[in-house]
Amino acid sequence: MGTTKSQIFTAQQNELATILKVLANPARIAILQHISCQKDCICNDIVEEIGLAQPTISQHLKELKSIDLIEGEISGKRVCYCINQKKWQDIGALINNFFKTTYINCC
Amino acid sequence: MGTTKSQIFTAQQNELATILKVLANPARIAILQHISCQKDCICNDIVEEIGLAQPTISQHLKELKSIDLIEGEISGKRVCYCINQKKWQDIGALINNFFKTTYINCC
DNA sequence: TTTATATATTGCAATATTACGATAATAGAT
DNA sequence: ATCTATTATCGTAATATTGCAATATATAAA
Repeated sequence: MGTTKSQIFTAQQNELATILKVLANPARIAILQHISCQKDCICNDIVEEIGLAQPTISQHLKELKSIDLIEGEISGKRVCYCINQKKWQDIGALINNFFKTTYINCC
Repeated sequence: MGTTKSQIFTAQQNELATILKVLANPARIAILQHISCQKDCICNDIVEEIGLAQPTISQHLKELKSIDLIEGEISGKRVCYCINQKKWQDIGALINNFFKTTYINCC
């Protein structure tokens, strides 16, 4: 117990849940919003902006990277993070489609 | 620790995260999809359809109700669940707006 | 080479989530 | 009133998530 029973659901249901789980955290939402409005999206800036410890931010960035929502480009001793725009649009469309199709089928 | 530091985020960020957290589970996604394509959305039907124990389904329904995404109408000894269409649209628009505005701000 | 700076990883504590058996609550059927 | 069916709640076990201190890694600067 404690684990989600993924086996009994479809690949689509599991995939959507995984993506939503990554998004379902205010720190990660704040990180995405901050990255999106910065020219230079340096990790350390994020730490100062958000107000969580550096290891915590690093972990959140890792989770966002796990679904390819952001990309980190190494420049010297720094890492510049930015949003993967194609993936961003794909995920937006996937979620939007879920809302539209589920709504259409309503009784 | 273990708790999200909600205090350091905006009300909007926390609200969006809360909504996404409710959606971020394959069982709840499956429940919503099942409810949306049924005329009679009886709790017991959901239990049989999804394949999780009745208390587990009941708990998931409670979480979906916590953000008013579904409503339960008592009819005799049964409860007929259906999607709150206004809330469904509102939440869909909220998430869509997050994707659109964040994308617009991209560097 | 040593030092300072930036980021990632590890390990751990606290809390949250998922799932279910047992049981309570409620309403219809006998 | 008793039995049965349906749903909700309680209690608990297992696992996941959040957050951070300590530490490792890597690059630039002195």
